[in-house]
Amino acid sequence: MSEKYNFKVAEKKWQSFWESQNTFKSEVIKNKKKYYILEMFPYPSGKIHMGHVRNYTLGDVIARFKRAQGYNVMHPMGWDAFGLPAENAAIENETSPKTWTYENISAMKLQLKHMGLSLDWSRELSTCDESYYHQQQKLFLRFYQEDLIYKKESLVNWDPVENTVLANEQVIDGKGWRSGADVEQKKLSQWFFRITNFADSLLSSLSGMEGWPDKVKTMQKNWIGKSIGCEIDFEINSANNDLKTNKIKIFTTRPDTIFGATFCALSPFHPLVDEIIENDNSLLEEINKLRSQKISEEAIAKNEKIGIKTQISIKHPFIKSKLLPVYIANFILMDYGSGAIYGCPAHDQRDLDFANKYNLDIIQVIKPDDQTTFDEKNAYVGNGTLMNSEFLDGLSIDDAKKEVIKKIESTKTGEKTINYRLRDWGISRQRYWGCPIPIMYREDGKVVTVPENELPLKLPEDINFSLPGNPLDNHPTWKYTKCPHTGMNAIRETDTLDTFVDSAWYFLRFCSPANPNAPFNDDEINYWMPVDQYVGGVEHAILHLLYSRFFTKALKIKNIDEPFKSLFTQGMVCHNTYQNESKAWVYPEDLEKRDGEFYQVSTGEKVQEGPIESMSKSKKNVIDPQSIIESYGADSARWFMLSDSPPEKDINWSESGINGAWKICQKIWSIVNLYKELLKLPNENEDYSKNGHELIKVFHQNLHSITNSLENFQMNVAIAKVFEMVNAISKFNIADQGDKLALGECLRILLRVIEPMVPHLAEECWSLTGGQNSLSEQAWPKVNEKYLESSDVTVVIQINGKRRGELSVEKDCSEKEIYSRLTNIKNINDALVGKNILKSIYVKNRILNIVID
RNA sequence: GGCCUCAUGGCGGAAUUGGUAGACGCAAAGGACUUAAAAUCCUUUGGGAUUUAUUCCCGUCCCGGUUCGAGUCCGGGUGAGGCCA
Repeated sequence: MSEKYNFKVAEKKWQSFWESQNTFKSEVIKNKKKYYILEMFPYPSGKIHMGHVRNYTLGDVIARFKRAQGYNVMHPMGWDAFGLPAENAAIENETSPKTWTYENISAMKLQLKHMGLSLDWSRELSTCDESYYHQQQKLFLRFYQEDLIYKKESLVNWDPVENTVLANEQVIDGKGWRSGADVEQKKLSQWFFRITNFADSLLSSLSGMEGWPDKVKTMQKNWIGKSIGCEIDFEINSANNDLKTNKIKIFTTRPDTIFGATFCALSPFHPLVDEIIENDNSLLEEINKLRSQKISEEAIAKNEKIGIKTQISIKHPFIKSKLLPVYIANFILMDYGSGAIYGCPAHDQRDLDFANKYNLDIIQVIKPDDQTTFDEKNAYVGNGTLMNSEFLDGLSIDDAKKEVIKKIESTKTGEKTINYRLRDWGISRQRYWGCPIPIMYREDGKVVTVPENELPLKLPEDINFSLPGNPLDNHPTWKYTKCPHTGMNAIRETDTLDTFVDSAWYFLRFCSPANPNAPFNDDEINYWMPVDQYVGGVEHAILHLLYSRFFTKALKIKNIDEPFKSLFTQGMVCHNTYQNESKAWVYPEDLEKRDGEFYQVSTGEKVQEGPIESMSKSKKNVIDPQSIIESYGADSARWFMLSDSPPEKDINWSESGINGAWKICQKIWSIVNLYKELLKLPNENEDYSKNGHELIKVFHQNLHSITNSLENFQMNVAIAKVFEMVNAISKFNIADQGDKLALGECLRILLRVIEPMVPHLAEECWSLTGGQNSLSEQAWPKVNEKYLESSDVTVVIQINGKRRGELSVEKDCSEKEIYSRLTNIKNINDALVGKNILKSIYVKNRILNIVID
């Protein structure tokens, strides 16, 4: 009889079949509808982890599902291959970063192939390929020419462990995102992309991106941080000082509160502060103290608010007799707004705290709309009507803002301004293993670009990691060159590009990965782009996704403004954590359970089970996908990843979960084995028996549900419906030919719908029953509407909104007809006796609610 | 501190978007097969009451509201998580 399903043989067989047949190779087919599905490409660490398994399984289900629906699917894969770990490995193992990276790539590629993913490997690329970074250098030159790249000296986040500069996004809680070291401030000359030129476009496009999760859109919106306000010039009171400057430009987002202003605060880095020091040396020490404090937004929020009172004061623009004292304060950022604010303590908590500390006036200018009370400890920041504000009295906040802006613009003492929190993107990294920047510095001080025909500017391979710092900087010859135009001596830029640059356009390169002449072909881009579905981790919600959007906009490709039509962010894979008696983390595979207690096999120590956390190497709560695939098969691993939890939520890896997946695979196999002859039965006339008809109905209802669930990324629901299909077959008894015809048809549906989830098993079953070629070439079954509708429906009877019974009636049965049958239901009859029917609500084919007194 | 999510059995989670709450899976219990175990199959499984039924009461974090009807909508609260600070 039916032997066990041998996944080892079957999975290998189908993987090589797909490869030899080029089943998943994609090309432009002009008159066929395309579908570009992309998962975030991995960093080639050498080993896939469960997060990859989940990410790529989800993407693969969509890829296979869309292929079945008749789309021309492109599903490529590549490697985010530049980056620091290769350098660390090079130092540790004395290999070159290049060798290490390419070895990792081939190891990981093999593992991905063992998952049975429907990938088009002919489009494979690595960002460290010369052919890739060659094109990236061209893009750099293009952006440079278009003035989207510039160099400036700036304070940067310096990671003292990694010896590199970090972007703001790479600083988490004041620590380096990878090293966890306290980040320091350091002044360096850096290259920047003018991403802020696109701030408004990046923000406004968000509203039209319906395929993106609101969560991610909100995060990007907050990150860009657009605020509309105005700059107002405040005249400096000339008495008591002899400054050259005669006014201070302040920035505010609440011009409506101008009459509540009681002080002015300057950033310690404001140019006027230098002038003040020149005039009055006594404040120098205190100011330097403020200047030495951390200036990140985070530090500013956490630190105690400190101000230094200066001798100067400024005149209120509308009340000339009123003077505001000027403070130098540690909570004002120089690079946001103008580096100076006025404080309105009544309506800003930070200003109120400051005013209380330094005994400054508090003037209420907003009368709350509701009864909200506020006091000296709590500023009122809600809606309201203006008061104590002369010509603004009685206006709403919005109207008052407009009125103030109008007034200051008419008197030329200020203007409306728009501010963004988004900063330009610093792309210089003091690293070897990255894309070289095609720039040189000539001995006469001029900056010269490497001519396009001299690209690629290759990374040298004879490098020395034994010296501290960047090997490119230490290289004896690489960095010395001649200006191609003048022949003058020049020194190359030894910084390389942030790896986020590499991943900001790889989805474009996938459309024409082999083109040696240009980053991409317009024709192919116009066919494939945008990516229809992008799948990846939510941890890239800001950095990678924002940069990719910026690149796409900056490249100004015809008809393509946004790169990713739909985005799906999957949850993490979690597992219990375990610690032994010495509080060391223990791998789950090193555990043994005796009498309900855990023991560590290798040491014999007793182990404490800890909370469920996302799998991480540091806590050792990881399960190696490779060993799971070897002992349960890729299909079981894929099934488990899809079942249980909705894809956007975290999933807990469990032994019983993977076991359950294994069991259902075996069950499907044995059912197909049992009935394989039936699958060969033709099905032209649908001569089903009565029971067969019922089975067919169940299948079409579930097919309908599976199709919708897959469209909506509810893989867990689709899996549940497959279970229902399998259960229905298990319970089905064959009595006659009509039963056999129905069962055969149902099995065909079953195999087709499980192919995206467990492709090897589905293919193996398909071939077992005489199917030709690949099941993946078969169309998705059509839902037959006539099976979705029953001639009989169950109508629920409610009395006063509570369920009291149900009635099986013909479809579209009238309310009158239902009433006539109610007498058959005893407890409803009883409930109605002697009562008046006040109202009756009938929803056809669903529910009848009788309201009685 | 601000913004945003979320809250359903022992557990993961369903619920056609306002119309039978708990689909499906896991776990558990009982039974069949077996010398035995594994595997497989069958049954039960939100809580409670009784007259064991086409029965009743309670039940989707808490309080209130809208509605004939609320897990779903609105207001307030509590708790958990995420992002920003």
